[in-house]
Parts: sequence; structure tokens; C-alpha cells
Amino acid sequence: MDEFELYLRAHTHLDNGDMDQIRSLAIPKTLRRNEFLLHEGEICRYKIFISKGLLRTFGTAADGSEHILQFAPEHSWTLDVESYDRQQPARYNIAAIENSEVLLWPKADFDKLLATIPSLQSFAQQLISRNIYNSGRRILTALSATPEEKYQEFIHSSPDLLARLPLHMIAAYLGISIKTLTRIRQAQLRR
Amino acid sequence: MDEFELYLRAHTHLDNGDMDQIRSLAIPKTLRRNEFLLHEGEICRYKIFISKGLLRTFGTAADGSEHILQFAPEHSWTLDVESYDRQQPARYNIAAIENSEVLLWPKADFDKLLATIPSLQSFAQQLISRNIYNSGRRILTALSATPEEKYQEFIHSSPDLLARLPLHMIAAYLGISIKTLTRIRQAQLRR
DNA sequence: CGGTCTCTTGACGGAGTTCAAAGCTAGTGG
DNA sequence: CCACTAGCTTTGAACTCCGTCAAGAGACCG
Repeated sequence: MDEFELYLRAHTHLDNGDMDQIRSLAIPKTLRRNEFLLHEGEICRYKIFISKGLLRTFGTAADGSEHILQFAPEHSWTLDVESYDRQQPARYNIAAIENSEVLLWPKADFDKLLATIPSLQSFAQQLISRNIYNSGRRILTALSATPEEKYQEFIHSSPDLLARLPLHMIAAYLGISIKTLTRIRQAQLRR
Repeated sequence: MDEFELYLRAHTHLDNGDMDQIRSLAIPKTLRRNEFLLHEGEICRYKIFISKGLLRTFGTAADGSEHILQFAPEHSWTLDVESYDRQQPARYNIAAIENSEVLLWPKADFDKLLATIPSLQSFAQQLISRNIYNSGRRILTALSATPEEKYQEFIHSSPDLLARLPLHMIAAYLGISIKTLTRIRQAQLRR
């Protein structure tokens, strides 16, 4: 039983036939640390499930600086939604932070699965909903929180990721400089 | 023919029967400037369509400051998604910026409509998708853009709103102080 | 016409950024 | 298994820009 099957059993009520059908259309892929799965400008052709490892989705600003939109650890999904939905050039990059194993579904295949398996459809809905909640919160903290508050919220909401990420990526995720981040962490230690 | 019908005709291919059915379950409501449609802590019971006017969705920070998540002008929808989906206390407030007219659908009714009218369902999906794209962009600019860039992007993406909003609300939307906003605007004039 | 709401402006202080350099760590190859 | 290197993290100094406070001028509404 692979990671994906474990995931489905834990989060859905799909029967074995459906699971097999879903699994049979997936393309497995191994990624090395720092390898790209999607470059901005390319078209995001696949829905991506992370079986093992850790990916990041990030955009590049005019000055070359990178800002991270999302971390995707094992047992999560990722893609450039806009590019995937409309099959148009992507705004964002997706790359592996750790050596990773992923499953890929070409959009046409996944659309077929959604159309034929109602409970997969409703599960996908839930994931989308959660995505929207999280985006709302993220926007609000990005607007209103101080760097220290942002960091607190991050370690509170993703303590597991904290240990696996280089600090400069956390900074790129929170929208603060790495300098500020180390300052905050020093202040924490002194308490 | 009311505003809502105009909207549906422009953006969907629903037939007259479906439109009537949808319309018949809507509760019309008039809002005065500054009137609240939802207070944080309450449950968001309705899906909201704005026929006329302008609403805002905002959160309140610990220090009492307000930050705006979304502006909803005529011919758009709004709600606290998380509260609506799960019928749990809302994180955000929704209030009228201008005197407004809205249509409300109780969740149970709207769910029924979605279940029985497939093309409404798919239209709703599109709206959700667009919402997600926009959130992604908003997060990225919140993280990476300078106040001036944020303002530029705003007047570029919502020139129509610019004239209708008090500056302090634009500031609350961009996550900058009103002082900085006026400073930027002065600089613009001098060019 | 009075009052409230909104916008502008000045002075000041401070938090965060940039730049640069140095220490540390972990991974790699010999 | 060790040495080396590249990447990561910390730190210092200087500066810039944004926020807070406070006051005053308009504009709009009742």
C-alpha cells in the first residue's frame, strides 16, 4: 500500500475500485533537491500529489527576488491553479526543497476522474474550500501582522515545517528579510 | 428586468425557468451606508449578491485596527466563506460603504439550487476559481511589493473603485498607513 | 451654518532593509 | 573517514522609509 492510498483511506470514503482507477492514471516521478517541476511561463499540465518530500511554489519579482506562495509537504497537493485550469503560461515556479516523490495526473485524465467519481469531486471541493480559507487568513496577516507576529503564526501553524526549511525560505514565505528573521529568533532565545 | 437578471444574462447561459427559480428564493435587502450585514462572531447564513452599491469585508486586529479583505461592488458576490460553509462564527465583518441593495439566499436554499441546476454549479465553480487566482496574486504583492507598487497595482486593477473609496479604506486594503498613501499620491502629482 | 468626516502636512522615532564580512554546518568527493 | 567547499546563518554599521502623533484645512451633510 503506497502513500497515496494511505492518504485516500484517511481522508475519503472512496471504494477500492475508485482508488485503483485514480491510481492507475497517475504518473510517478522522483525529484532531486532543487529540481523544478514547473517553470514560470510553462503550462502546468498536471495535478500534483506529493507522496514524499517537500515542494515550494514561488514567484519571481522584477528584481529577481523570490517569494513563496505555498509549501507542499508529503500528503498534500500543489499546482499553479490558473495555469492548470486554463492551460495557459504559469506565473509561478514549483520546485523541490527536499528529494521528493510525486504523482502526476494530466488534466484531461483528472477531469475525467472528477466527472465519473462523485465522491472524488466533493473531496476536491473540500480541498478548494480549505485553500480559500487559508488564503484569506494569509492575506490578512500579510497586511496586518508585524514580522514577529507572522513568525509566531508560522511556527504555530506549521511546527513540522520549521525544522525542515532553511531560514531564508521562511523569510521568503513571510515576506520579511532574513536579517529580520534571525533578529526575531535571537529575541526568542533570550526569553 | 432587475440588476440580478442582467447579471445572469451577461455571465451565464441559464434559461428563464432556472433564473426565475433562483430569483424566487432571494431575499432583497436595502443597506444604508455603514450598516453591517455581518458582524464577526455571527454566523454567515446567506450567500450575498450586490445589486447596487458597495460593500467591504474586513477583519479587526487585536489593537482595533481594521484590514480590508475584499471590496464587493454591484454585480459581485460576497460572504465569509468559512463561516458560510460550516455555519460557524465568522472571522470577518461585512458592511456597506455606500447605500446598497443586496439579494440574500439562505444557505439551504442555495445548496438546493446548486444541486438542481448544473449550469449554476459550474458557474459557481468559475467564480471560486477566479477567487483563488486573485488571492494568490494578492498574497504575492502583499509580500513582495513596496507601498507604491501596491497602490499602482490597485489603481490599475480597480480604477473604478478608486473614485468611490475614502483613502483610509484603500490604505486598509493595501496594508499601509494613510500617511504613506497620501505621500505616494503627492509624489504622483509632481510628475 | 455648524459639525463631522476626510485628507494633508510636519516633526520625530524606530523598525526593517541593504551591504558586507565572517563563522558555522553539512554534504561531497577523494 | 577526513578535508574542503558551498550554502546557510549570524552579526555589525549605516541608512531609508514607513508609522505614530498632532494639528490644521477642506469638503460634505444634515
